Amino acid sequence: MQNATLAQWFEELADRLEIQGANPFRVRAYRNAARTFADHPEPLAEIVSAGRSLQELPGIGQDLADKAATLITTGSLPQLEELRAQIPQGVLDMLRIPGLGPKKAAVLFHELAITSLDQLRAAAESGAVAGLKGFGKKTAQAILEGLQLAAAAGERVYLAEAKAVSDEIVAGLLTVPGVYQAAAAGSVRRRNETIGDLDVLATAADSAAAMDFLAAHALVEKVLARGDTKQRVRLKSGLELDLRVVADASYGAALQYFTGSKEHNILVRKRALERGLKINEYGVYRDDILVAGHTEDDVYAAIGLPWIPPELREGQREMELAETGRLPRLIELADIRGDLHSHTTATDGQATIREMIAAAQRRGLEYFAITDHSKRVTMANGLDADRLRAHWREIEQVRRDFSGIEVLRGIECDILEDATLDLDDEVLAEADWVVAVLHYGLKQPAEQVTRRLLSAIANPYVSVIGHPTARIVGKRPPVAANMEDVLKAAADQGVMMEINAHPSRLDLDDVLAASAKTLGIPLVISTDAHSVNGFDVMQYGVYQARRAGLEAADVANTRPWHEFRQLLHRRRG
DNA sequence: GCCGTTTTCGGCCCGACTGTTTTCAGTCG
Repeated sequence: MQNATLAQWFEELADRLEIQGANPFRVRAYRNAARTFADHPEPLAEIVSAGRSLQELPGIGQDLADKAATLITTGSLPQLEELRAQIPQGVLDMLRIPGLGPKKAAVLFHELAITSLDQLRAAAESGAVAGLKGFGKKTAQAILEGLQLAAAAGERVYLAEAKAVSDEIVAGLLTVPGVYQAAAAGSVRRRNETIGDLDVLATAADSAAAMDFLAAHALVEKVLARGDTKQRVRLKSGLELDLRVVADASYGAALQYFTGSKEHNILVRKRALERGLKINEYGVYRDDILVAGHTEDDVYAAIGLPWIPPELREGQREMELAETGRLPRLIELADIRGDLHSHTTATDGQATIREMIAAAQRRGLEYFAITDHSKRVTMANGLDADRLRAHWREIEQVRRDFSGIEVLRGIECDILEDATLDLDDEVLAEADWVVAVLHYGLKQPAEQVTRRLLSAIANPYVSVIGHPTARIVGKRPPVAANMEDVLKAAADQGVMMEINAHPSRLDLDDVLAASAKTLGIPLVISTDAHSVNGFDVMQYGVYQARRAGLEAADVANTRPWHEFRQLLHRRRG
């Protein structure tokens, strides 16, 4: 069983317990457990089968460890079955409607016996909802609107899309007279893979001007709520955005607070309490006297910590790392010197060899690999041995016209369903750089798909495994492979692992990339560019690497060409 | 349900906004 599956069950337990009116701190223990399980790099099933206790994980006590073990070994849990019998799925569905939480959902279920969203709509239209205690006409109206939006609501967008929108609004706010500072916060600033809503912070003498600007913005459809310091709007794209406006002296405290994550903030504030301090979005206080808050540096310094990069603020290990002075110096876009995964018109790319090399050079890359598809990918006009060799000859020809950039003759070679490679070793041996990838047979059982990856890693000509789990963020799950075995093999064989920078891939993800780092596997961040603009996405690969806690030294393509070349030769012997 | 350099019991981060309320509960982040 995947850790993610176990995490989902614990989320479900938490949702159902909450509707049942359980102690909120008990519910939080279940939610914390879900996060801990989802983010744990080692397969929990293996821990259990090895006879170890899950109590070794933070926030997991005897009770939750037993429940998790039962779920892992039997696939069910009496408590969960009981909760499922008591609370229909339709009641859980209500939680997705903005404004409906566990308390109101429980009232609708118990007072009106509503067990589906269709029944909820009918009850809202008939006036039954508005007549309930604690409800009213506006609530009923909000429910009807929420049902309308149900399809779009809860849908997350890729970071790249969310960041573009939030950057545009921030830039606009900075032109408003009276606005001092503005910045994106929330999950956009933490560079999460997907974004549920946008958070923007501004400082101003008077919040009204900033809020008026946002209300009138071309991207905004509707103002959902507005107070003195906080405004919530729905964008035409369906995304919602929170704008928070505070005094300039509170900028650091507000940015810290508004960046989150919630779990990180809980740890920060708990630490403040232990030191007799109180932190809120306006500042750090001792006995109601403001002692810090102008910058984020000040806020962290007040609780005895160095500034923590937003990408690490997930309430996991960052506090411990900060406390012991072991925070990584995270990789930056400027550290990248090479790009090792790209396509041309020879297969499904949109630019010629010459155009791609020129574009790579304009980006300041020192080295660059052209890795068109192998023949199995017929849709993309994949290359067989003859066409590939002709393609490489053309690359040799064209690259003579460029200086100051090394161009590698590469191939993105499919790992076939039967665990063989799509091209013979004889051909692969002639390549400068071989990216081995899974494109087909992604639903194979764990055993077979693991065997495929292991056999590719064992091939002496394979340089790197590209987008190793083949997942598409939010659309296609990762392959079922035992990634722990795969990473161990890669470490043994000196095969690199890719972080594919495309916003829909970002694979390896942060958890697996962190495991790879621990094992000493060199990572490669590549764009998979299919056009001259395809290089733009490198930034997102770097963000993912930062979330994994990677430093420049952990990423092979930050090295100068002469060092990178040595890495290649080491593999080839 | 978890946890402990004041605690094995009694805490558990903190505040804004809305709607339905005569002082606050629920939701959200």
